[in-house]
Amino acid sequence: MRNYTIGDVLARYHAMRGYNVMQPMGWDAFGLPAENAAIANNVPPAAWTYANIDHMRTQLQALGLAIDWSRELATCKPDYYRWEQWLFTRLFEKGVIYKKMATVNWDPVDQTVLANEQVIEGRGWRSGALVEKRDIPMYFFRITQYAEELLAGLDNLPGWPERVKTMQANWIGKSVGVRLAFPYALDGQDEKLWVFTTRADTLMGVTFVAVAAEHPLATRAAANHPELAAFIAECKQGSVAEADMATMEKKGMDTGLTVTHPLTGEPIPVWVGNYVLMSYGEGAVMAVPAHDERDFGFARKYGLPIRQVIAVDGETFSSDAWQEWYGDKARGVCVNSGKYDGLNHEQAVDAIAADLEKLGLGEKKTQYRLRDWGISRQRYWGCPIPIIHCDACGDVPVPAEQLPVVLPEDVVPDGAGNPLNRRADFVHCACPKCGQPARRETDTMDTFVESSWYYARYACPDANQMLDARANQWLPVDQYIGGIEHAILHLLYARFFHKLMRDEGLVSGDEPFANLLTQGMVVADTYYREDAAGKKTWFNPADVEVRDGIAVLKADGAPVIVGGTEKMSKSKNNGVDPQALIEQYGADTARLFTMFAAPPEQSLEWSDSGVEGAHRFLRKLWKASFDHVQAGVVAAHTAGELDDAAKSLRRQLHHTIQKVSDDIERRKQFNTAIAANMELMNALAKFDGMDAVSRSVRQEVLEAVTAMLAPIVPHICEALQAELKPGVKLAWPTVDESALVQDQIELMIQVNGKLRGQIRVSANADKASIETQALASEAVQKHSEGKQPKKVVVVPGRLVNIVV
RNA sequence: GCCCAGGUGGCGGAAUCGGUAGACGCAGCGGAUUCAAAAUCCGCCGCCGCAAGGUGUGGGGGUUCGAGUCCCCCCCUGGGCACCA
Repeated sequence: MRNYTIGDVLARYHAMRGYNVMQPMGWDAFGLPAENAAIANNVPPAAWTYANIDHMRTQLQALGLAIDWSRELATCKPDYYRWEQWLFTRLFEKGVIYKKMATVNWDPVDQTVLANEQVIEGRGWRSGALVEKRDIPMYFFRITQYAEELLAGLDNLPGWPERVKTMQANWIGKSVGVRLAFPYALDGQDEKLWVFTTRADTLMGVTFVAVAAEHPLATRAAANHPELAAFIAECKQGSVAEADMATMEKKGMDTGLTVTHPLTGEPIPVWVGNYVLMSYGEGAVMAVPAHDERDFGFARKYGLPIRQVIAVDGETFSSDAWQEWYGDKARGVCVNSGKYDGLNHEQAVDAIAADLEKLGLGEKKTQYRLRDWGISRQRYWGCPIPIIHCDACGDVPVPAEQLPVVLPEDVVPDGAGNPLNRRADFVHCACPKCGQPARRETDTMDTFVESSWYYARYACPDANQMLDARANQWLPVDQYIGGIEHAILHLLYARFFHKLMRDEGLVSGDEPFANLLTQGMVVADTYYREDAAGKKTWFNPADVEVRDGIAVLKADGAPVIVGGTEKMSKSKNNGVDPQALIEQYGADTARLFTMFAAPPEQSLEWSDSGVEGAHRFLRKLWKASFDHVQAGVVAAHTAGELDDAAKSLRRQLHHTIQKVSDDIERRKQFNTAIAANMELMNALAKFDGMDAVSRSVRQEVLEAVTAMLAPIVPHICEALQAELKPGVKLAWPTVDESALVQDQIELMIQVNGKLRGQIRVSANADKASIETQALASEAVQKHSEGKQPKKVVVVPGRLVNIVV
């Protein structure tokens, strides 16, 4: 509700300013929540999803959002996802999409792949079984091919928040380093173990290398080493989530094999490490315990040698405890490194890379942390991947004329594997190439694919192709609004997809979203109960009551566990339905309250205390206008003599117009815009003149407030406008610069930085006369204790600080 | 663990470029109105203090005439970590 209201306020504001605004709405309809609901309630995800969409549409309409419903789309409809399938086949033929093995969470009891969210403390959410890592074939988008463009493109997005750009840049993670090899011989064959490092300057300090459990070298070593085989099996337990990998205890085991140091020729032991990922880079890392904190801990734990090869002036190395400077690239110089001694980081990397290159054992390389985007999901409720597997022809993309591959909607998943595999009518088909019986791919696409291009489809929802010329007329999106939780994945994928579509000739721009507003999360408390098997049932905050610090379920009065404050989600059942609020107070109060509670970018802990205040303000606005209109509508003030009170009210009015315009347009901060209008209304309430001039100023104020609040509370403002200015459309008010002029201003007086009083000076007084007036003021006389001023700081329009 | 934010009264928050900390609102307190209540209106409202004044923006240090705002260190909360979306 919050993000849609934000969008609607901006849309209405810009419409008032004369722009042609398109505000569309669509439903990101595929995905896990629908499958979870299906499992819980035994209804097909399709039926559940359509019912949900109807419910949400009703709510959005109740909020009075100015949405162009003729452009509505749902990503689970074949007329939407067929174009996604069409593009998939094009990209597959182009090689932008390819197939490789990838590691997933496997639940051995339910025989199904689990989402990271479904792995709780290393166990499957339904079965409770220990989760294993398993390698399966998946389709990947080559997003890494666009890594450099995605990174560089951030510089062309002035309308994006800095923090989002920083997060994306870090995620892409460009680093320049050296790819180098440790040669070894195995079964009489000469092989090379490749690693990537940004610290080639520490190469002489390598005391071991660590490989992933799945690394061929590990597999080979385990063949006649049962203990190692057992360790490798242990490494394959647990989830694939990076957070789990990074926080788990680092463990390793010696393989007994060695590789050769590329420069010294020394034998280097090979270890298997549970923290080394096969799918990351080369699946192997060189370890320099003296200068890498993680390697240091690992070496201490297993008694591996620690060899200092970097020194910093004035610091003493000790292998007893890690010190920050051990990893310092900026100050360190090489020691114990033979011919490289004395070189700094950059020089040493260059020299070592050059030597490795001569040996054919390494070269400088730019690497990205970003990995290719795996989009295969072993789930039913998603867009079918348009591939047919033929024994003779291999993976064959479905020809355009056979699209869409329609997902049957009458399926109820049960949590054990993808039910599509059991749908013979879906699986069996003929190979488009040779006509022989073949099998349809049953994996579906990551739902991020649907959400990567819907914004473009809004421009041409009825086009009989993916996008037509209208997309280029509208794009890029002027104002995109999304939760900060999308800062990396969704927004990076959408940027990537836009470039894919550009390279297919579908759009002409490089970037999809010109201005981005990342709305803060709406968070609420979570409550749950746990059954004997450890399964959690989550309760909605509306059904929970907190008494004397103990949370109890209203229904049965028995306690529930407080799960902390988290973003509203279906899985934690802590969403708040705005329906009740709208029913009790009306859409305008609900909108005003939501916009007044916090600035859009900030997260908001939901609570409806304060909603009364929003409602009260609207009643006051209504009453003030009604009283004024009762006494007769007049023309708004334009010119003529005003007394001080009227002058001051007009100054506040035009100051408010200035502020509110800036708040909405530039700062996108509505709570302060609302507050400024409240202040103005408070001032108007104290302004009681009933003469013709006073009434014309009152008319001017009421007209302006009505217009300024119209984007936020459109219904009441339209009704008020009809009374105040019948037959005239609401228009954004303009600032009368002459009303802002002041002859006298107040300056604060500080003595030694402490506020001691104020003086009134003429608005155009020069620094010298201000200083004289300040020194003569009572405040300074009293607080300077007769001492001579050492320094006088005059900040024009603000304050005077006297240092004694 | 890593990356990104945030932390200001009893509460939501304001302070936009280093210049009056606490705008606006909620809650509370006092008063008016009322037979009474609701609603409405007026006033008070960071903390200590009778006052003068002191003190105060997560904690510690620093820069500056002046720091909520800038710098360094630490603590806590939230978001993300590639299969929630």
